[in-house]
Amino acid sequence: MRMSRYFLPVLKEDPAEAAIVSHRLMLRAGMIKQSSAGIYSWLPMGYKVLRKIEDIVHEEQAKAGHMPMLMPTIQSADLWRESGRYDDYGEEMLRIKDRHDRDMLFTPTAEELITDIFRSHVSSYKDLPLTLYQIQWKFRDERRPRFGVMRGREFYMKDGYNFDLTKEDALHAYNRHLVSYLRTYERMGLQAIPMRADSGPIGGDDTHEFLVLAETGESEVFYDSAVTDLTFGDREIDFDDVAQCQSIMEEFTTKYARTDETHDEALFNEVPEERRRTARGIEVGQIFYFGTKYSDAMNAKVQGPDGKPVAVHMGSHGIGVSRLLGAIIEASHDDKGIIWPEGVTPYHVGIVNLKQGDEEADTACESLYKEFTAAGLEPLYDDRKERAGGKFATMDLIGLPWRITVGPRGLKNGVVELTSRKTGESTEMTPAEAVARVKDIYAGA
RNA sequence: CGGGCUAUAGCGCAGCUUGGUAGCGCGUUCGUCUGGGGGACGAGAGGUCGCAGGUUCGAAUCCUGCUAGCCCGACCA
Repeated sequence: MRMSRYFLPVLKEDPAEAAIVSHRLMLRAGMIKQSSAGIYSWLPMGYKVLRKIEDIVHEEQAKAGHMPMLMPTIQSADLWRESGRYDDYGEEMLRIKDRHDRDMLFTPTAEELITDIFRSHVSSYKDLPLTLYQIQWKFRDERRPRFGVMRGREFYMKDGYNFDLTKEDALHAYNRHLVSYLRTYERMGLQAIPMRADSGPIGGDDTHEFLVLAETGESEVFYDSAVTDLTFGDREIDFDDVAQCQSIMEEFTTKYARTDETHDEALFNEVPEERRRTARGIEVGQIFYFGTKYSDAMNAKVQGPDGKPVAVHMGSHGIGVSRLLGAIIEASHDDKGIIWPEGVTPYHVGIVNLKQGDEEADTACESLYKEFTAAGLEPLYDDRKERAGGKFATMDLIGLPWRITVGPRGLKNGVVELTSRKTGESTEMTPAEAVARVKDIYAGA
């Protein structure tokens, strides 16, 4: 992408409406524009990152054997009456009427609809296990939306649902999700710690929330510092291997890590004092096992091996895709702007031409641009007729992890500069070396 | 939903107390000079002062009502 052609309305000053850093930076970096309270338009730069995050979620879901699909945002109230949640959900559910005066709603989650689809088409235990998911817009009419996309009313969420014959099978599905989520967040450059949580209106006994530690987090969290030493890494996973998923689940959930909802002071005090931590966290996902709550209420049964009907065991799992943008920025920024982790960066590398119009500089930039594109990477080339300072400030603000600076001074010696956004370190090298270096960095990611 | 605050140009703000027909910085357009961390000079464009009503010869300014947004608390991907 050439910046001269890009729609990137960056702001030099902080908008008054934004109180926390991720919101401020998303507005300043031209990623989002508020449309009304808790509802945002996603401008090209924001949309680009949103899709990157979405892609990672899809890829990791596919690895775990889960099937993507898409359900409508507007649903009939009837199904929700069947589960009893039409009354339980309260003011957070946006209720609307169609022209025939029928009660409709904007989906806050989709257990009812997926259960209805399931019961219409699945009747044998032989079709189990089954896990379906979607990434779709949700609406919850929050009393007080705030913090930009971190707590919007409209938000983009991955929501998945598993159907299993027995509790044991459903708990494997639970573990499988926990494992796949660990890798999903890690790929985004985040450490998201699974913490024992409270189930809320979805119901059920077993549930973990994934929290990213950040000062601006809405939840208070208590944990054993040993959990932050755990990393998922590149390990090979067989998602059908019950024992493997179980052991990874135990590895990541045995040490004390709870939100204030489930915090147990006595248990916490068993953690060695030097490892006890109290912090704040941003919830970026949650997994549930809720047994037959919905299958009983909505008569979702399959025939078991003995020919008798059995209510299926279910669980649901969510990742707050749009919230993740805020969470990642909260966890990765400095006073100049965003610092995107390589896994989610909107563009892989920025090219700054210090003297637009200088024949040599222009040619060098064009050739870098072509080489990156040919290598399957996406460069963002600042080809505007701006001064160096302005170009650097913009690059720092939007936070691409790597920047190549091209100017007449360096080209005289045959070199350009490769700069890390994170460390600020610059290294001079030939353009060919810079291309190889950047290709190398992303080949590993 | 309780408490507090705000609404004037794309963004950040002043003007309101004491009514006289709107201003500053940034951004933006054009020109000249500049050119390795938001440069200088000159010339422009851009506003039904959130909406509705009232007081007044006259309202951004005073009064009433409404709407929207933000912050703090109780609730949530």
